[in-house]
Amino acid sequence: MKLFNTLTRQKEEFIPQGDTVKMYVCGVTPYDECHLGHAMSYIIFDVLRRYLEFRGFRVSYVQNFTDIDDKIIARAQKMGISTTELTERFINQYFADMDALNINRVDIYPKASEEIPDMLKVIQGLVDKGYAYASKDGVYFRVNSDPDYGKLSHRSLADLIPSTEGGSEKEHQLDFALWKAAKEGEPCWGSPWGKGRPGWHIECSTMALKYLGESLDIHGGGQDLIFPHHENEIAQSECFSGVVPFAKYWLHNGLLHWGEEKLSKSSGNLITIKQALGRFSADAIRLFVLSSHYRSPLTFSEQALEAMERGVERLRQAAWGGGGNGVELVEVVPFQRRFIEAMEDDLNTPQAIAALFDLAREINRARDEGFMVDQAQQMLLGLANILGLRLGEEEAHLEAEPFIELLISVRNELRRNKQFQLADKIRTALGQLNIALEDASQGTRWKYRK
RNA sequence: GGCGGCGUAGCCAAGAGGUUAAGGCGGGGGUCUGCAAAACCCCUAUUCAGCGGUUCGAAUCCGCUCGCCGCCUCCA
Repeated sequence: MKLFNTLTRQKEEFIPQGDTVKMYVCGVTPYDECHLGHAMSYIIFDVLRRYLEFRGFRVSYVQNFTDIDDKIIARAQKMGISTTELTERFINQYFADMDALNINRVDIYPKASEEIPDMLKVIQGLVDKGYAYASKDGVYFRVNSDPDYGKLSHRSLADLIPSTEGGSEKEHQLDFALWKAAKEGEPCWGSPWGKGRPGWHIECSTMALKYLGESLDIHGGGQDLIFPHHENEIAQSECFSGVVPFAKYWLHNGLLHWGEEKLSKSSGNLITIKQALGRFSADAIRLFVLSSHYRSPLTFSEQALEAMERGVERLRQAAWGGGGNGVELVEVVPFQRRFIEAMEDDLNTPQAIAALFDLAREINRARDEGFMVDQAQQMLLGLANILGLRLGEEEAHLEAEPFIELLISVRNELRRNKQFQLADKIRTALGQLNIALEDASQGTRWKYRK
């Protein structure tokens, strides 16, 4: 398959370096709830992982938690709780969100706070080799010592000179902290350079090296991480290990926008995953994310999500319910081929989805004509599953289910007696309670709608 | 200032030199049905921001113009 590599700015044939695809995606800083932008990124990399596994690759997938950081310290102080209490809470919420979105768990979720000794080893190594130096307020990476610095973001140090002055303790303005000296009242760890805590970038380098080795196959994240985070990760990792490349393929997803307004945590226009799941199904959210190419920006809108919900409903309709007794008519292979070809081309999920919709139409058509559709439905479910779409009939088993069934049977009795007014009244009333009835030739179906 | 991206139907969104410009949502018409819903069928871009150029041939390549956006600072 072909993947667009940020490092080379072109699509490249994906060839893993060993038997197992080593994949690392930057995780969250758990100081608040995750929003739909996070969902977008993790859905995309979940689909990549699912697709690689579908193609027969073994994948070892690591994702970190940055559970020690300025924002965490500030938030915990504000809330009057410990940083661990805070991060545990949001890590739990993170897992709940991911599970609800049908994002498969990755293999290892290291936490920065539990990897300090390994980080110190990396920092020490960089200092020993002259790539880093201790200063008054911590240890810094010396960007001038790395001739490759800027290769991911395609910038030279000259391009990058910031307009504002700052960081007087640094040799170069772009030198970045590997270790930050502790301030009063902050969580800290002992180190050869005094009490302190790790800088942001060092954790990813350390964890990737530790859990996946010196050269990853895939390193992913949002486009906002290209500079400085990933650039700095490369610098640290390659200077420390001497192994190039630190990651063979760098993949970055486009960012989620919010209509006219820019995504901003301060303006409060974020929609959390939890809120979104209260209004839309996980399938609709996934379809929304995957309906545009992963490298393009995507703009959130209620309208778009509602459209996706209807689309998903059509796929579900096709995937379930028996066909006729005739032979199996739908030729599934061409649809599968189209799906795979699309995915092979830098994960072209919009085209893959188009194949799914076309297959759904074929299933419905064949079924209308009385043909058997079991295999086609299996194919639809199987391909949808690569995108993480469950297409399940609404899982929510309602307490009221027996009563709904009862009302339906009463109503059908009324219909048989041509008491349509009363029958319609039941249907309308149930509709107001979000229970939709559909009278088909095989019987009456009902669905719960959010 | 530096680097990069985008502009395709009412809306969302693929396509990146050559068969009818995917697919979804919406809209219009029809079939089925007691009605409704669902489903299916037909229609809904002679044209891809604009203007030039390259080419036998361009939405796709090149140049310019207009409009929008991201990154260079914390961020998936």
